This record gives sequence, structure tokens and C-alpha cells, in this order.
Amino acid sequence: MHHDDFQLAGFTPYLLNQAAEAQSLIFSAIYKDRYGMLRNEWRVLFHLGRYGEMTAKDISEKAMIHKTKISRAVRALEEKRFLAREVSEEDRRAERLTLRAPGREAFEYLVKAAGEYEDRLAGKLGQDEVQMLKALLNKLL
Amino acid sequence: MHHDDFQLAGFTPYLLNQAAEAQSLIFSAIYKDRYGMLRNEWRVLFHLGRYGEMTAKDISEKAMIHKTKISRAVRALEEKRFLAREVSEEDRRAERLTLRAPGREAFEYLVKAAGEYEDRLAGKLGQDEVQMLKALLNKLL
DNA sequence: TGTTGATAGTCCGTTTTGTAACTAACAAGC
DNA sequence: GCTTGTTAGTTACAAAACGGACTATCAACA
Repeated sequence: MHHDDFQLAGFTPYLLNQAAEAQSLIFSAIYKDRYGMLRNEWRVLFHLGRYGEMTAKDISEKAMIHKTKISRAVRALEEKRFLAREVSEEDRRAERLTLRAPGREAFEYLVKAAGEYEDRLAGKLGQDEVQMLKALLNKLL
Repeated sequence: MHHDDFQLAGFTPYLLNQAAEAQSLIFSAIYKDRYGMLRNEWRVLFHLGRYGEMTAKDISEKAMIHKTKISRAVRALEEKRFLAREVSEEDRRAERLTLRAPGREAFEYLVKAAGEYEDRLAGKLGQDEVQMLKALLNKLL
């Protein structure tokens, strides 16, 4: 391929990035506007809501997010009264994190919103194409 | 969908983001390691290489990047001696940007690398699936 | 030619990220 | 119980992203 033919708009990393940014914007507006949350806060909230009590380490491993980001997200969620931390008895370095009532409410609301987002997407692309897209994205990972 | 069933790993914005980040990392390593460039610098370099002389405004519109980002990328590329700026005669607010020899070389190299990246991707996913993926991503935009 | 509104590009202050120490606690071997 | 190495989480500082305010210039028109 000569450089005269090369188009940024056909370059896969560029397309992926544009699509990811566009879609991310749609959903992030929800947790941002409604709860003032950042993406990592939503991810941490999600893990605690979905899997119950976890330590920062647990979340870091499961979500594949660096521990510093977890630390900051946990502090932000604590300041919002969304979660409680308690030093573990077995290992006093670790903290057991759990959602408090407002955090659980936010989790429920956001999971519902995420489901609605997926429904809208399926309505726009078609169920088969969404499945195809997800399969292809997984293959890239 | 009840919240017990909801998986982050199946949530489209999450998948898109993970895939975009992973693929972006592969290619950005090239312009970052070799030329110390940032993503917006690569995009500006690309536009100048592909389309010839442009103003910051032109690039901003064509690449859909905010003008402050263009401004910073242009300065960085200028400091690398990759481009030259010249105040326009017709409109002294505007600057005509052109690649200098080292910038053209970097452009050629990176376009070649981008082509090789696409080839590797087609080898991994198959040509049909790459086309399908691009079509789906475009549909999302 | 003076005024008004728009435009090209930069600057500056704030927010966010990245990452390399650092602290406190644990665990294993001696 | 002392050393040595590891681990959970925080801190501190540097790199970078973001967006609104700013400067200089232009265009239109009275």
C-alpha cells in the first residue's frame, strides 16, 4: 500500500478508538452527570455491587486496573458515602470494601441504565451484529 | 436483565474500550519509541503527510480534534524539526504548515508500519472478519 | 475610519493519569 | 526474635488532557 492510498479512517486502531470514545461518551454521561463519578469509580462500584465484599487487590486483579487507580477510586467512592472500608482481621494491611445503601442504589440504577444502553444498541445494529461485534472484539483481546 | 447476570466483560462500551486500548498500544509503541510522539502528533503528522500543506484549522476540522490539541501537537512537531510554519500572506492569523524532510521520513515510515500492522491483523482475524469489524465500527459512528 | 462580530491560534488553570517511592504489615528461615 | 523478601495500599510528583479565556487579525458596514 502506497502512502497516497492510506486513510486514517480505515485504520483499525483509529476506528476502534473513535467508536470506543463515541460509545463511552453515551454511557459515561450517565454516571458522570448523575453521580459525579469517573470511569474507574464506576468500574469499582460495579465490582463491589456484582461480587460483594472485595479488597482493593481483588478488584485490581479482576478488573485489571492498576492499584493506584483503585486507591483513588475507592477514596472518591468513600467520600460519596457509596462504600465502607474496614481493616481485615486476618491481614491488617488489607481493607474489606462493601457498598453502603447509596452505593447499592447507584449500582442498581447504573446496571439498569447499562441494560437499556445495550437494548438501544441492539435496536440500532440488530442482535446478530452486536453479537458479531462482541465476538470480534473479544478475539482482539 | 437482572444485576446478577450483568457482566462488565459483555458490556459493549467496556469491550470497545479494552480492544481500542490494546490495539492502540501496539501501534502507539512505534511512534512513541521511535520518535517520542504522542497520538495527536501522529495524527497531525499524518494529515500533513497525506494531504500536504494545511493550516491548524484545516487539520482541526478534517481530523475532528480540538484546536488546542492541534496547537500543542504542532509545537511539539516543530520542536522535533518535523514541520515548518509560515504565516499566511492572505490571512496573517493563519499559519501554513508543511512537513520538513525528517517529518516526511517519519510519515513514510509510520504509514509503512501501519500497513504492516493491518496485514498482521488480517493474518490473525482473517480478511473477511477485519472488513466486518470495520463495517460495524463505522456503523457505530 | 471606527465599530462590531467572527476567526486562527495560544495560554493558563484545573483535572486526570502514570509511576516510582514509601509505609505498614506479613511470612519464612534462621 | 531478627533478618530478608514480599505484599496491600497510599503518597508525591511528573506527564498529559481539557477547555475556557485571551490576543491578534480579519471582514463587513455604517
